[in-house]
Amino acid sequence: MLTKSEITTKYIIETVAPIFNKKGYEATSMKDITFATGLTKGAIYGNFKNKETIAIAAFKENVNALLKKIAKHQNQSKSPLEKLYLITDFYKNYYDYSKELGGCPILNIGVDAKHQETLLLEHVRSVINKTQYNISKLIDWGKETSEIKQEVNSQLFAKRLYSHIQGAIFMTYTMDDEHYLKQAMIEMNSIIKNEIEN
Amino acid sequence: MLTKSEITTKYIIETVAPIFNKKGYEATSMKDITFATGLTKGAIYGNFKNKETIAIAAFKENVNALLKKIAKHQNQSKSPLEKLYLITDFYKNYYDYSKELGGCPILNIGVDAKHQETLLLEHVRSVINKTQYNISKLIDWGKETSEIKQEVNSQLFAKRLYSHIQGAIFMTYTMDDEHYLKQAMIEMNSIIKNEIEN
DNA sequence: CATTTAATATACCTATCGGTATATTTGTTA
DNA sequence: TAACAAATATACCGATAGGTATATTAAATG
Repeated sequence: MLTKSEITTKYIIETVAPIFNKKGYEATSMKDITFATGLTKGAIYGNFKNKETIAIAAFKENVNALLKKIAKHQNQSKSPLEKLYLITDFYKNYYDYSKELGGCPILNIGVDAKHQETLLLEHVRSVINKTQYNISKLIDWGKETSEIKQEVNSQLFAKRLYSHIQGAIFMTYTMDDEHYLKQAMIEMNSIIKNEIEN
Repeated sequence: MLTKSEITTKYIIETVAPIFNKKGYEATSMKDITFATGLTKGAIYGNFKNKETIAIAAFKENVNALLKKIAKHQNQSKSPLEKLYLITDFYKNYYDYSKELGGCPILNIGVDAKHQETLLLEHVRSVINKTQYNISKLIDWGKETSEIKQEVNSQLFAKRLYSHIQGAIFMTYTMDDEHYLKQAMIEMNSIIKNEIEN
């Protein structure tokens, strides 16, 4: 059972997660946080050490929600190759989904944290590394099942896929034009089909 | 001849351009500006209406410097196809160059301005549109000289190229790893060679 | 050199920043 | 229900935010 403070902590994180994601660390004020939650500073600082820890918790919240959603989407198939296609399939509709989060947390917090001294950047890097690792393991698995060519460099391909996706996300967001995301995923599908599929 | 105030204005813009680019609009304070320039608020507000106009001028400064550098790099050849290759060639070394600017202004300000109400986002979009237009015109020109296949959709290709580049820039910056940028440009070169070159 | 104008500095405004000490309320247990 | 602990609210802190009115200095012009 959750204590009252644990419930409040959870509530605060879920409430402020999209705010930090949208506005960034500096631009999000304690006033934003108290206003959005309807709580006072006493309640906030009773549950968090400082603003930075709230920002980190908010980032983790957004990322976990995202990764869970992707994992669930991938469960539609048991084949590693199909799971790879399900990644591009997921990101086709990422613009709509990520609006709930206030945009892409990796992109937003990655850029925002780059020139600050918060611990946020380390968390962003960790998530990117983890995700790329998962993709590369998927490819390795596909090699074992002979769905994917043996000569494919799984780690290089993971980086390539991730870079494509993030570029398309940036363009779609900044230009408010889904074409970039849709088109990039079509392109990635044909790359998978032509370059790595057995 | 430049008036004293024009010289000061220019000096302020050049000095604060990398600061706004690094820290973003909200996180850059008037204190940062007065400290970096060694001027007082009187001098700053004597030359600019408010903080937003400084930020816009700073963004334009960074973008103009960037576009000039690319244009100069492209002058190495008179062929449209070669000029296209010179774009990818330029971005191969973009990480080092853009450190002078404090990062990529398109990426940084694009993400930063997305959820604010400043006019900055409109300026970012305008620059992206302009750049993509220039690339598409280059491809159209290549069709005329028969260096590029007639069936290539120049506007779609421009968007595709730009999206690739920005994705690689984001990844290289966030992960502090030039591999993404280098590899993406190698990939784009082979796409140009295999898909659009005549 | 005197006067006017342009440019910059100084001093100050109110509002808000992140953060904290303490008072008050709420919940739990004997 | 009395006593205690957990959780939240209130009131305040010094520092700084963006911005402005005015004083001062520098430059230009007669």
